[in-house]
Amino acid sequence: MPLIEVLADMEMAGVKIDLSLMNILSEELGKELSALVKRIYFLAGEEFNINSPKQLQEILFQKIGLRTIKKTKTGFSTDVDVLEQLSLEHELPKEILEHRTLSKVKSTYVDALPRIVNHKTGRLHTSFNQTITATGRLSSSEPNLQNIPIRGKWGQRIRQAFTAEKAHLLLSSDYSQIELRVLAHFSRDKGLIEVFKKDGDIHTRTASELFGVAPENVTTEMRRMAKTVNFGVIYGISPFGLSRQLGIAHDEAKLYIDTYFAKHSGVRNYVDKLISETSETGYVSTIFNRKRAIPELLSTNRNTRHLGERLVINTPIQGSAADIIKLSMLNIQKRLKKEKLGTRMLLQVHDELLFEVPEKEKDRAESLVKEEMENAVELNVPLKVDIGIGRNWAEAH
DNA sequence: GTTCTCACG
DNA sequence: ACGTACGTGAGAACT
Ligand SMILES: [Mg+2]
Repeated sequence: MPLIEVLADMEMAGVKIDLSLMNILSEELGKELSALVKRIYFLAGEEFNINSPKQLQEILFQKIGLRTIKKTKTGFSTDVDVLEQLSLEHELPKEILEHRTLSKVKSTYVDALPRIVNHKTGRLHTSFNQTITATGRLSSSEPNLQNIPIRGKWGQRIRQAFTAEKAHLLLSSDYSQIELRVLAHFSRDKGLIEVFKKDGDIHTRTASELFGVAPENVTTEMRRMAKTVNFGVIYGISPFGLSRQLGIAHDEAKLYIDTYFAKHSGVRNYVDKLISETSETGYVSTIFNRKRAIPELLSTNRNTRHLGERLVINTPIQGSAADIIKLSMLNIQKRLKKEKLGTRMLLQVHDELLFEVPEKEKDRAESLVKEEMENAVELNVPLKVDIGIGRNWAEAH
């Protein structure tokens, strides 16, 4: 069965939005924003368009005289990293950051989504695109429902507005660490396989290795840094990138990376071999044989070549995770139909599926979804799926 | 139409 | 000596 049939059903089903909650959020955001605007004008000593990076640059770097941190093509960056650093020296950047967060949430989600709720269905219908990404992931557009906020107070409140139909619940199921499990599978690394077979905490385990302490003595801060290292491995890590990400010295970052690869020689060998093979073949493959050409690897430009190496590392991992969740979607849809359930698949967010479930079907749907996702494919480590159920998307997480 | 920024995995 | 984390889509400002 082609995936497009599943995607068509999902698009037609749509997801219910609580418009009155969205209205309340819009008003609250409006009030908070006007208060912020006043404080910003006072701190800047003049009125200007806060949403204009060009005007903001003049205020920060010329009028106030704060130091520039990084360049863009056309001037000096005012992105979140820059404003966070400048916050240590002046009050204004902190207020700008808050303003950015709130205006993003208001314009992109709280005000935009209600405008495109379908009049016939009363629901929001996205398009899932199959032929956009380079890795085999889906994308979602008009509206994009794969980047709905989740972090922070406003993220939670927006997800509360994604609700279930009367007498229904939302069920969210997401793969736990699927990309690192795929890496464990491809690399056959002993340490990675061991921790996933024991269902251990991968970031705590990595922290224990990097900092040379027992797992029970890993601090929150050590675990946070190890999590960044684990992400770095999936993206094709470099000392420069890791040092920037963690805000630590280049040498310290290099030490973590060297330690990681010393403890995970399986990953080291896998990555080295894959890069050299790809230099010969010109492409990488996912677990179900999706291919991506990597011409960047043969570039005469060193930066482009390094980009090629990162793509060689990342694409089979990200692409295989995409293959796996797609197969699980097909299997779930077949069973829902065959077993005549009223549960409907609504959204896919890369490692998560969202369903609308008749209240009475809750337990059956949960076990069906968990079973199909965890058994979509047999890797040399288990796949693990977490499930949450609630009246809205925030509660289901 | 391009640039910058920022939301998500 | 060089300079970046991988994959997306959308809003606002500006040209
Ligand atoms: Mg997850």
